[in-house]
Amino acid sequence: MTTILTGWESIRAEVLTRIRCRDWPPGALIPNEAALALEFGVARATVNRALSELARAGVLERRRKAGTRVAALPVRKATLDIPVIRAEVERAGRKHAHRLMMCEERAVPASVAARLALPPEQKMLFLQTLHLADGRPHVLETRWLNPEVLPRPMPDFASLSVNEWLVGNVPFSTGDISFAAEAASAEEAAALDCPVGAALFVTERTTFSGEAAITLVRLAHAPGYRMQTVL
Amino acid sequence: MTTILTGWESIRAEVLTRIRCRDWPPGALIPNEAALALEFGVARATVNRALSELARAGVLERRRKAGTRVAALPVRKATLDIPVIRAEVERAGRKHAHRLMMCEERAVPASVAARLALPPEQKMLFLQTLHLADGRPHVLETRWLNPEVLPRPMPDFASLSVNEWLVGNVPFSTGDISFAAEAASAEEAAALDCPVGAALFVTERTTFSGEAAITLVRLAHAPGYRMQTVL
DNA sequence: GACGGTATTATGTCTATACATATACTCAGG
DNA sequence: CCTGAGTATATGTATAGACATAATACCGTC
Repeated sequence: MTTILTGWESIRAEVLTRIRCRDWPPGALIPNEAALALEFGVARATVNRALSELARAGVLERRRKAGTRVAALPVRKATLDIPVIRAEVERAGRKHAHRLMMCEERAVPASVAARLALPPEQKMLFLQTLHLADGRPHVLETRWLNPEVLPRPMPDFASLSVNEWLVGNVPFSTGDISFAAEAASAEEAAALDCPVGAALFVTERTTFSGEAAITLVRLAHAPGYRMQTVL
Repeated sequence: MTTILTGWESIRAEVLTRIRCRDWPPGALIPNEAALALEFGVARATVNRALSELARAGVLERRRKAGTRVAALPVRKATLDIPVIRAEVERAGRKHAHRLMMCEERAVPASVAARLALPPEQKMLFLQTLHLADGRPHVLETRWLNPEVLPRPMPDFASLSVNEWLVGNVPFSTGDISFAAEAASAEEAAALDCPVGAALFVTERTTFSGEAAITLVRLAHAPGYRMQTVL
């Protein structure tokens, strides 16, 4: 049974099939690129593309000279989109609005300073924004902004969302993101119109421009929020 | 100032720099591959590799004939690892154990049947497993397994974790995963040794082998759990 | 047997060229 | 003005060939 294999996606599919049906069981070494290229009748570069793709997905493990083997413990990798809130809301066909609830300079708490690698008594801009979807509370955004790295003039954040201004005006290089479930504080409950202690989906992001901390933001999603992606 | 540009990673870095410093502002059309290849003195394929990477990362948007433009609203993409629980616990330097609390055949609730595209009165294997880290409750795993697609003999799930048996013995093709925050039910609270109503980080996965549903699993993490990744 | 240098080998990348494919644009005909 | 066919163009993919790089395997020396 010889299927016509043309294109790296077919190769990827065929390799995946062989893995799934235990032709090549977990941990096993598979033939090298040259051999597969010969078998499938394609160039080695094409096989390389397919196998690299599978390695990136966590299905294969590749090492120079050692060859390619099927991942023993398949650490599945899921990619999730971190959209701008406005875009996310509007893509769901709902109307987005936001309300700036607070904007002032403050000394940062120690925990925040530590995560941003800043001196303890650093002053930062503290902003709190409530995002609405169809007029109902959707996300409470709590943000610390490092004023020293920001270009002037700064806009009026009451009309332009902080995040959207940032992505358009401040270069950034790295950062990290984390997800957790937390009980709603009194303040959050009031803003999001939910009971105190309700389970909130919380994401926290830090972003840096090189060494300089730009911002730490905490998004508390109203109850019912769900983050989803395909595997 | 002409930097030596060799290798697609350098090209990617240079393009990123130009975007970050607003040489190519958000939404702007950038030169086409041929032009960039000429400018950088590399083959078009090399430029293609670099730009494709950036497109995959969500920094660029590319369309045939229309060209390549800087993403206006940069939908950041984060890739997260979905490890096997045992591996995750052990990587944190803790001791993993699991306790099978229930294993029986049951008719599935309508909601489960719907998500797995199965007939409503389908019978499935229902398993509940408590994962422990250093002897303390870590994750409560609630799983529906489609017995029709499983190879026999099935092992004793009291000693071998369901998930680890599955990844090693059942081919699978697609699936999806979702994350949410939910309040602990009485049952979950008892198992995880936390108050009823505590905020739990919950992940739900469905997996399919072609058209056939394999399993739906719900992981309720003990309070304090945090999922993290770099951007 | 332990150690260090060298050969071998599989993957990683680059190049030049060619063709495929999607799609924006143009232009003729209604 | 609108529509549909055709064309031009930027990206997507494939190819053969070459060299780079990492890491194992081997071998000779001590």
